[in-house]
Amino acid sequence: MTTTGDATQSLGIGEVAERTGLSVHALRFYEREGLLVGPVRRTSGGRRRYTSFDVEWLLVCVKLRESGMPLADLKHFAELVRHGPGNEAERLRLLDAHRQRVDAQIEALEECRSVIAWKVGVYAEHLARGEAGGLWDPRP
Amino acid sequence: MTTTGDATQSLGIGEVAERTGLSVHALRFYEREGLLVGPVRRTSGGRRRYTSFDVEWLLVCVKLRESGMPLADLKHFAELVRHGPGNEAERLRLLDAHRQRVDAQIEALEECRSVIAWKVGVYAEHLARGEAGGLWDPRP
DNA sequence: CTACGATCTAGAGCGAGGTCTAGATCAAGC
DNA sequence: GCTTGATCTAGACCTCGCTCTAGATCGTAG
Repeated sequence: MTTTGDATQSLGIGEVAERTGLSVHALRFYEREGLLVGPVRRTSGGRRRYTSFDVEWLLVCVKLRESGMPLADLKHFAELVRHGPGNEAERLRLLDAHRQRVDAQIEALEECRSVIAWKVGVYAEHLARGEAGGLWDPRP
Repeated sequence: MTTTGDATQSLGIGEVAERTGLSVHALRFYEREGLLVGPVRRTSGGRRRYTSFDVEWLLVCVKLRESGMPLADLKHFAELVRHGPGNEAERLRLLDAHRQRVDAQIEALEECRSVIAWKVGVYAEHLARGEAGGLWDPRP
């Protein structure tokens, strides 16, 4: 059984993968890309040990990625946090700009949804009455 | 001035690019990939002439893509339409499945949005009171 | 001690979705 | 006829965001 530890303050990469939903590959990749705030601690043997701070950060990263933030922006954000206090205004700007993009995205998706729902309705009705034409047919 | 025609039933690739938001490159690419329902008509000189049917289809494609439908599914849909009547049930299934995915996507985005909005709030408050700690700072 | 699985590094590879280039051709205006 | 700009084809190339491989090492269970 692998140390599926309790509150021991530090997790191995596999455990972090499990709780963030990222693959171990992705975790190493994120680290290489400078997406983490600090360098990850290592055991004497060289294995990564993630703190709960790291995990918290990664969970936010996941949400930001999931909502379409590019890795480059994530990296920028990480850099800001890494350089400590004094740049909160910029962090705020970055996040808020992203929030606005997410809002726009939701709105766009809602429009798509309604277009699709409408087409779904058209087909459903067509099928309900068993063929009636008026649908998309390449030959008019 | 290029024939920014009125109702003449057929548009050149540039005009179609303008009204669909796709690039001319993308239009040719979509065609090659079999994403259009029928073969595009050509002038005697070999230039593409899109019908209003083509444009309508492309506009739907744009919406579907915008909402994350992969090109492969789009191609499948195009094939169904291309093969004419008789498969409406499958078209319906395809669209409806996508609609469900869009719904899920919207829901996910809304959750992201609220996480982000919360963080934005934290930073805003922090800035309003001019430094108070409690924010993300790599060194505890 | 031996196994065996989890992790390590460096770097190659991949799939999606286009974008861009080169070199030729077409079409419209002067 | 000549120039200019849009379009043509085939195919190379690009970015993004991982994923996978190879070959070595760690660490725990038996």
